[in-house]
Amino acid sequence: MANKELAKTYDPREVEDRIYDFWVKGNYFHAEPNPDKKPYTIVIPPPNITGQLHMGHALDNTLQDILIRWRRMQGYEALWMPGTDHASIATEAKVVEAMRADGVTKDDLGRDGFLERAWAWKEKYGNRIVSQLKKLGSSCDWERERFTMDEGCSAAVKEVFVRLYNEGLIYRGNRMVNWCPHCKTSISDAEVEYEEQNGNFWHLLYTVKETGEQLELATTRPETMLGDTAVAINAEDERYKHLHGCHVVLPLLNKEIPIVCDEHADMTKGTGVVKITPAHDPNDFEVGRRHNLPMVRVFTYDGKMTGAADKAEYEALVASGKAAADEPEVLDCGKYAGMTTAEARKVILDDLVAGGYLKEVEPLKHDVGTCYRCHTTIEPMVSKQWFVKMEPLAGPAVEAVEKGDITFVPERFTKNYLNWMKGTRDWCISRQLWWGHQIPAWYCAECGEMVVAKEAPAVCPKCGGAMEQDPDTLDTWFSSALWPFSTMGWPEQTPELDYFYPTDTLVTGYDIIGFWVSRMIFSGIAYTGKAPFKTVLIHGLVRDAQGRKMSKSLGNGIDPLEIIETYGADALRFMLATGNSPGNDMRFMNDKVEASRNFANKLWNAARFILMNLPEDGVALTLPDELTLEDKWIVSKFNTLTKAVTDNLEKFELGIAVQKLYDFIWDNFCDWYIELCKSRLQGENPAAARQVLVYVMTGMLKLLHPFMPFVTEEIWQSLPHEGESLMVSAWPTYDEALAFPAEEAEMERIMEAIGAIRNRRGEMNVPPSRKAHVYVETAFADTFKKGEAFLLRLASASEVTIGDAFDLPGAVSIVVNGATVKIPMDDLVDRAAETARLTKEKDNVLKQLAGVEARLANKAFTDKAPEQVVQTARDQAQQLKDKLALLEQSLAALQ
RNA sequence: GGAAGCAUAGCUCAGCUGGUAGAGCACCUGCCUUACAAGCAGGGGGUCACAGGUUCGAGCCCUGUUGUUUCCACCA
Repeated sequence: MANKELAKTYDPREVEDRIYDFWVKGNYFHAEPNPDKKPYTIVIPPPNITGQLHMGHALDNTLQDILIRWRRMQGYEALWMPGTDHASIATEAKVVEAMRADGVTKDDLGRDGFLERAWAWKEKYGNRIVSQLKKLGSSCDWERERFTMDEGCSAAVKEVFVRLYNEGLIYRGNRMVNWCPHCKTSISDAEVEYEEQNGNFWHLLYTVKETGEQLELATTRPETMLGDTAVAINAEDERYKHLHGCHVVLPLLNKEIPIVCDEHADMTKGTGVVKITPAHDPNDFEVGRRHNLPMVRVFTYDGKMTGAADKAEYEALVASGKAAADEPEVLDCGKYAGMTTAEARKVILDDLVAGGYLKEVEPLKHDVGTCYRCHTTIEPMVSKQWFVKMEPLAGPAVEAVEKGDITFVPERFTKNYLNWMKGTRDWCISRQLWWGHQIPAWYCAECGEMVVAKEAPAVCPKCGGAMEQDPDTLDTWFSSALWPFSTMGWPEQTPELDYFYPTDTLVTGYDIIGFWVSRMIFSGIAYTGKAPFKTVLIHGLVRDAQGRKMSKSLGNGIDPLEIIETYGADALRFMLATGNSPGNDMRFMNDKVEASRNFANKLWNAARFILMNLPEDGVALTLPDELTLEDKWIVSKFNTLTKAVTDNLEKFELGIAVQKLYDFIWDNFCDWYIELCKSRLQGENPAAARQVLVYVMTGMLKLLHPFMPFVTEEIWQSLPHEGESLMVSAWPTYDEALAFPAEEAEMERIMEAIGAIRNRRGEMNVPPSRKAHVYVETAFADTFKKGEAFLLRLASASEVTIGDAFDLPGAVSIVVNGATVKIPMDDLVDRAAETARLTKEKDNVLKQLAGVEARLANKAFTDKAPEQVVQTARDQAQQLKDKLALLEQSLAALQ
């Protein structure tokens, strides 16, 4: 193939889309069950269709793409299953917001009309995020793209719901839930976020009917008092023993309610008396159940005080006989009816003051639960909802992680997971939303009979009446929980499910371990019998340069697409992978992206250099038969690198792997090997050097490809190569035959000498143009003979003479391990300065030597430390002594 | 209240199973040395938060302290 000219500077904008199309056309992302290969599977954490790609996605998907590309090159049948999430509550909120701009409400459109709009939204924004993932270079199998509400995923949802219902693990009932008055839906415990707010403790006085005394109790939510159905005291509390079996009169309503004894009342807190509002407080709900207290609901579902109409509705339900046994009563709040809870609080407080029932107001900072979507204060409410019974499901999910079927990386997140799983309460899965999977339960309008089934029943099986489907939808995480297998076709036993499931690695942030990871684990085990993945790779958050969370409200978000536009996707990916260790947050800084961009350019120019040195008729893609010292050095180094990088990837140490690649490519290959090659390339026999350059470059491109797919592919295509695409070429492996430790050491001896000469020249401010005769006194004459050309070229030598001893009074002496380099530069040498510098160096050596000798003199050290460590110390001591002797000679010569 | 992370060069961070500290950026000096100024060569700069302990040896392991971030729980 003809060599292509490369531009002087790498321009990602010219390359990336073209290369991506090339991959897609080549069908390289596609995976099929293949008995000849081992599978490697990642399912994408499906991005919500509400938004666009943010830095968190960029990190998450970069890590996944690195793993999938690496495994693909290793010869695995690598499937990266892509898709998007319908994100019920978030999307519904967005669609409603968009409708408001058009002056339309949900009620105007009705369910069908609304869903039409929602699906249109999905088309538009679902496609957008997919195109953004492509910009990043994600090698997803787009033929398999899924959506949590597509037919297959929906079938899986119904299957699970019906199965769990039949097993008694899904139930419906009036329970305490977190109610968002703004979203007008229940949300799960996991979806509540606590925020610190300034509030008050209001100390109220309730009069005891039997004794007339006043009981003091405190509340942060006085408006709930209308729903009080008891006050509780602790049975052991000496202060109130005489009140057992008595009653209090509820202020404002003048209603008599009992005093009950319950462990919930803590004698050590406040006055030890607690008002009990079973319909509006999770703890009180439990107290109510223990004491069979009536539940009185005083809030409507849109956050107002209940009134006559609400009460009538409740009474009608009771009259129809369809009310559940645990249906809460509804109070007509009279003068407070229709007020928002906040308004009612003020008026009720005024009335309590007027009645003399408010003893004290105590300011208080406390955490208030808010909705994770809209941050409206959550009202705990008794409401009829669907729940998943967690206890039987959690057990096996805990066990799977405890016995190591699933490992978390880093390991510390295991504890995080186990805490969540062990402490979890029943999962409220019904949402009063339209966008989502509608609950597959139908109710008879006539007799109230309920049918749970995958298909709608024609008529009521009991009375033949018409059936109506439950209007509610499922928590969006209910379908996400099934993602690893619903995307593979479950509940059908598809070849994909058989081959690719369980998946291998799940890559996600620590922020959704509870929401998502844990639910996938118990779901996978419960429905497929297998843990859904083997390893969970946890990453942290991408923060802004000041370390703050990127958020819309702060306006400090950085758009990955802009970064890609400016610096290229490779630079962004490289930056995200570098210096990022699992589980830790990282800061986004332009400096870092710039450094990554520069690295891509460095590689690009190394390739340009090779290309301009290749002959028209190409080059053999193998190593030459005869390798020179520097060839063996770079080949051996590369061989070691291959092993190191592979090992790091196996251990999910992507940041370390990429750092090693950077160092090798920049330092070893560009700064040294290319420079070492130049003489040969310009000499008479450049063929071998060309072959080694191409060989090592090709290997580097392969190792770097998972991290920087675009630039590596583009370069690879320009260089002589075999095969269609770098991305499907074979991952390099360590080769024992290419390990040359002796030559590595030899080469490094020469490099050390070159470095020392440069150092000395630099400190004496000698310009490179001023060449000097270099004399090398050494016992390693053979080595330095091989290095002559390098000294000439890289150490500004005009001539090199190697021997045992040179009498060169006044020459600059440079001492390295195994050699003394002497440079007669009399006119340039400041003797005093030179003496000072040599003395300083001598002191330094003496100090080091003292340290090593102290260690060696320590019998405990020589006895107990491993032989290898002791030997290293001895060698070091010897080297230092040699060096010291040479330094002393040099100093003497200067006198 | 419970748990976890972080604290290393001026800044941002690496540092794998304990063997005597690294990178990028910034800074200083000298270079347009024919791949690359988005570059090359060289340099300065760190009691690894503090105090104990284990060990021949601690940035790394253990205990405590301080600062900081986060998660979970609770808050009548």
